[in-house]
Amino acid sequence: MAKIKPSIPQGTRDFGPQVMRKRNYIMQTIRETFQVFGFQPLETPAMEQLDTLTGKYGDEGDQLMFKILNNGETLNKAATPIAASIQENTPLTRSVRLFSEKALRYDLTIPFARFVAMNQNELAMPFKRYQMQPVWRADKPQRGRYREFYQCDADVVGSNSLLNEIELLLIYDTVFEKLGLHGHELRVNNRKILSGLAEIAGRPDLLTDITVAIDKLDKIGIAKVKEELQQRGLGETEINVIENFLHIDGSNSEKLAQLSALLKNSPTGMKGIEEISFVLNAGLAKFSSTPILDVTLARGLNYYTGMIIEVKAPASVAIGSIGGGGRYDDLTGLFGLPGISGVGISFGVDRIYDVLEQLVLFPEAAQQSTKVLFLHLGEASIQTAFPLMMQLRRKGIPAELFHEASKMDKQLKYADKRSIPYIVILGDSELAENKVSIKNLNTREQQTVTLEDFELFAFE
RNA sequence: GUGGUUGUAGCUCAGUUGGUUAGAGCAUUAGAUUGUGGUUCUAAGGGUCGGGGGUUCGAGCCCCCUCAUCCACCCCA
Repeated sequence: MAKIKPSIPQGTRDFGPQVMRKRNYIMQTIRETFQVFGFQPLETPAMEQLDTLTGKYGDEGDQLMFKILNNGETLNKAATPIAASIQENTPLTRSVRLFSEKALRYDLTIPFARFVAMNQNELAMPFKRYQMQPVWRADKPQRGRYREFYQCDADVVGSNSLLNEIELLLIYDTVFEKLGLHGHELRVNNRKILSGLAEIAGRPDLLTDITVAIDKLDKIGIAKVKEELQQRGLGETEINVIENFLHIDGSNSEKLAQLSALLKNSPTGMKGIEEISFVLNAGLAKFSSTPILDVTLARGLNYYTGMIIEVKAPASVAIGSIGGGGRYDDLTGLFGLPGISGVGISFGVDRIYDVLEQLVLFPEAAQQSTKVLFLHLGEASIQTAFPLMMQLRRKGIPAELFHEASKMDKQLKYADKRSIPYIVILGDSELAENKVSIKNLNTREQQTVTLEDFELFAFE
């Protein structure tokens, strides 16, 4: 067999043991939190029918979708009409379908909507689910951007209650509290406020252009935003209205008062203000990091219709957004189940990883694997060692036995390399006395104890 | 999709205006060491110099094509 240079596809990653342990720590923290908030687990297949996904993410989304090549007979059958159309020089409509009928999932939201539509009669509404799985995009990879990455989503469908918004904000607050993160910001806004702004400015038709432009405010500054608005077709007086809006500042209640004055003639805008002030002022729970009203928060996804949320990493790490979400109406309408409103959030695991790494917030426990290594010092030694090792494992202490009777030097080097803190030595002298030697490799202290004391020994 | 960067040992990288048999560190394996590691020393293995073509007496180095990679933009998570 020819030797090939091993490699992995562009934009994909291996996660080695040390990285996986830290990733698991993040994912477990998120999962536990989802569960205590009453969310239920869901997994959907890596691939979906092509029809389920196409047209849901815009033209660009269709381009970035990984399509799966049909196999065997199906592909062979496709060859005939393709050959015919080439010969007759006629365009082959829906040619993609002949090659591919499936695609890798592009996000978790559409498969979730599909699942809800398929199982509408069995599900207890409102349906609260969480889902943590990889998604794939045929994007050109670059820093912090991959072709395969994980999304961790929690959504509630079938309820218009704003209590859901509050609960989701509390999930963020709880997770980041548990991860020991401080200095992050929970920013909220409401799409209806932005709609109201477009109305007041006299350009409800350009809502998307307006949101795209003001979303860039903290990146490019007010002058450039105005420039962009002009390029997108807004007049001077219209831009002035938006500029006034962008200058809204102060505490949450001050901002709400200014908004009310500005948007008083827009029923949609006033509805948005009402919603957001309920969410911010309900006073049902204490936040360790109080949500901040940010009227310039827009978020690109234009299916949002109510509250929008974004979590910003602490300013000290310059990583930006580590999560986001919002409310969307009629998500399942495309699958024949209209009138179902949903609200959801998403955690950016890769970025949270980078934040915790930079701030050195991973606990020691998330980084350790095996705690105790039993040295292999010959047949007689392992006869005693093996049951003792199993005893530790039953107590939940990760333990292993060296695989062969190598030189002690080599076994110790293995322990060192694996960062195993304790070794257990059962050599001829220990066996003769019915004792066990335990060495702490960090402190280099060694003690010899009886079998009874070994049972009580705390490996910490 | 647009622009740029870099491809030399398992990894990180040297390699002069083109000149004999392409180097170093780390890692691996073995030994110095018959029950105590992280240090040190010695030795060994490991390369189609990303691939193809061209210029030349001669190419890791120059030219063309191609593939991969990373970075920035667009967009997004």
